[in-house]
Amino acid sequence: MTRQREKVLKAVCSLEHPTAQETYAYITSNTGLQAEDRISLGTIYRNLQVLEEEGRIAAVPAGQDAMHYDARLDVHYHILCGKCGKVFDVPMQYNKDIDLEAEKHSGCRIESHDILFRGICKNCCSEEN
Amino acid sequence: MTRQREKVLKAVCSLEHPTAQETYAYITSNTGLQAEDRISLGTIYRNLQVLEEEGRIAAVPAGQDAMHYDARLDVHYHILCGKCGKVFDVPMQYNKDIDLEAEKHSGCRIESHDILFRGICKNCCSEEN
DNA sequence: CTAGGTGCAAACTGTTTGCACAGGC
DNA sequence: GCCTGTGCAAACAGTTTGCACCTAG
Repeated sequence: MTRQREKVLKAVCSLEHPTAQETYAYITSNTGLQAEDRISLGTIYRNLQVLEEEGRIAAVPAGQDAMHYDARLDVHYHILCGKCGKVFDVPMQYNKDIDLEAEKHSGCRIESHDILFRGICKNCCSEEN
Repeated sequence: MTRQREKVLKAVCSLEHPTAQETYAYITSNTGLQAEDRISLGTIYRNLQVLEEEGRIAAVPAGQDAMHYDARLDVHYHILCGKCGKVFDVPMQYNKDIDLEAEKHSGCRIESHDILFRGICKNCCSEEN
């Protein structure tokens, strides 16, 4: 666990489903960065990948834009706000029945599913008024 | 409706959830192509977009890879095969209750949802034996 | 000392776009 | 003849990778 890896993990925990680039921006701008604090975008990508493989963070695919990362480890669903483009948690339990039903109907071996909701998030909703 | 647009539409109908590049490959390789049959990748992208806006095809986001397109117009779900990387239909009805439940739990305005299953498709399953 | 992690820049993939030209109405 | 669509190539965003150096164990 290097200094950089630690920072990436902390950044993902501090942010709301950041992309790699947002993580990079957060690390390089937020802290008063010293010489030894330098970090490159390539390292961000590499560490996000490693942390995901280690099961310390989760990758959240959001439509066709950049990959988002999530510090919450339990499986759950997400909403992509059509206005601000951010990804938020939807506090609903993972529904295994959906997998079973899909397996029945499709003839495929189903391992899991993601649900991505589309709509307008709480913040953007209230701004509209 | 130009010659090229027609071909793009026909290609999407003939293929199983192709990406733009697969559509391009299909059109340029499959037919005995004459001089006037030339088509460029840029045109493929433009026409896929137009056809989607016109509601003649649907865009199917599949994880973080390339966008896939679908000639079926009713809303339904998809599975991304972890082995061959192709996208298939899952013949399950769109479940509006999921939207209602998510709206209750999240405080967001939910418009719709996509479900992307992950697993192994029928073909790849049978190949394993 | 050694294996792995890092910065940097170049490469790569999927997609969009500016421009001049061609073709349908 | 006008307006939209087209081919082409360049640009672009997100991501990966090759390489030499650095650093934690």
